[in-house]
Amino acid sequence: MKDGPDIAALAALIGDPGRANMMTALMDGRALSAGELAREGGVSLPTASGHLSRLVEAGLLEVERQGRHRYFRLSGSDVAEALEALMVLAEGRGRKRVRTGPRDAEMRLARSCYKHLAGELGVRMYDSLRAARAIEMGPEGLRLGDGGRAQLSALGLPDAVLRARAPVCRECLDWSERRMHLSGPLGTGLLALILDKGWARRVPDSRVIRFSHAGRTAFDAAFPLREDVDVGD
Amino acid sequence: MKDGPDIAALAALIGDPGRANMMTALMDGRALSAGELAREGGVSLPTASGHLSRLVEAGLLEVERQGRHRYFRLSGSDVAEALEALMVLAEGRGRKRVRTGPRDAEMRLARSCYKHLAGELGVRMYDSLRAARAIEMGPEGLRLGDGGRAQLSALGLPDAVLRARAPVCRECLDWSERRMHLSGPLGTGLLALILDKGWARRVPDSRVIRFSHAGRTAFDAAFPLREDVDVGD
DNA sequence: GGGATGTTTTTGTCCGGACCGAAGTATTTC
DNA sequence: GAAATACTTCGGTCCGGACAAAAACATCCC
Repeated sequence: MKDGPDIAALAALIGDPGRANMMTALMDGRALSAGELAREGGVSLPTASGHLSRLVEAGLLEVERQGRHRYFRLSGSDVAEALEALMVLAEGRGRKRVRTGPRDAEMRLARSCYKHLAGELGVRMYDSLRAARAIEMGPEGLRLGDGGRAQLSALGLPDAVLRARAPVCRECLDWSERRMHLSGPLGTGLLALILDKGWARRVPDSRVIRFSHAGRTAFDAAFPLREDVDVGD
Repeated sequence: MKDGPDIAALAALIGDPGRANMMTALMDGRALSAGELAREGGVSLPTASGHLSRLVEAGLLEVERQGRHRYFRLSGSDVAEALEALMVLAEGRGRKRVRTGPRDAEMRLARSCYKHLAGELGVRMYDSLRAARAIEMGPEGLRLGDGGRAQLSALGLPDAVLRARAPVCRECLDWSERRMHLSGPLGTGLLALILDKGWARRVPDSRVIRFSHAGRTAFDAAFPLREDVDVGD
């Protein structure tokens, strides 16, 4: 009966609301201190400290001391991906969360997903790049297309990102849209670009990416959606 | 802080060893009765019954009455996919399970994964089909290639499978190989074919697919691995 | 009908672990 | 050095939920 990896211990670890909230807060890929995570998790500092120890012990988080702070981050993108997989399932099957405030709508529009852009705008950016053939599906997965490198370079993306070894772009399933969006180094670079250009900024204590009015206009211009092109839905 | 779908309730549900074992047992896509699942989960019948009620309530399982039996199955492939995602993570991060018997080796070689073949042989079959261009990566994802339909039809695959609407093949991440293997209707059809031809059979109370000696030879002949072709690893 | 089989409900026990306050440790600042 | 900040460890409470035995319920077989 006991076949395969031990899924239960892992799921039980994620199954505590405090821990789940903390890990969700870390899904933007940044590192947070124990105190910040205690607030995110809605628990006292001692409780959070215990939780964090267990998560580090299990290899889900990594910790880095900096003076009197201890900064925690997800130990890899695979952790974020597993959390996203659970979100996809919870979104479809779970009881609807009662509290569906304005935050929720903003989350669905644009949020960070482990360093890249997710939500409606994330999916739209992906579709636009696909439609423009800036990225294409190759035999080894997603890759930069013919005009892609030039187009993205013109947009201001550092050459280092465009020339990175290993697959420069990957797909990531979006829980709110149930569609793929752009992940990988290219996705990371594009979100950084959007923030650098001032089109949008991170909302504190949240994964929400809030666009300014001008920023949204610029975004829509940079990543237009051409309905007449087969995007591969 | 409470952003996104409620991941914790879902993970807590999977986080009980009894429930996790039961759901793992259902990952071969078949339906099992409450009594069988009680054995799989290693709990008494009343306990299992309670667990199963909660899983149905949460929408993770579906139940079907047949006389005095109640048959449970995963409510969809997305449930299996989320479980696989957890397995991938647990395999990499989790404490190694102490009990690594011969079963484990068999599991890694060949097992069912929600109706299709997984493990080393599953990945090999996928690679072989890719190398032979029987299936290719298109803009809309995986699809049957030029010679694929004829080749697979000759192998004995029913035309119904080959002509099914919607994407006939999909990819599924393999927790033991950390590679993609074939999923979707085509994957389902091929596993059924392998069992029908008598190349292999299911090991009771397990996801293991055990090949006979002759069956393995036939499998290797049907899905050869040509090293000289770029498979897209 | 009556007995056998399969499943659920009820009941009560019991253990793990989540929790916080208070005290203790490490580090920086003054 | 003393005080402030960041975090961990300790101690003790408490609640949820996992569990099985027994009994109730449902269905099939004869």
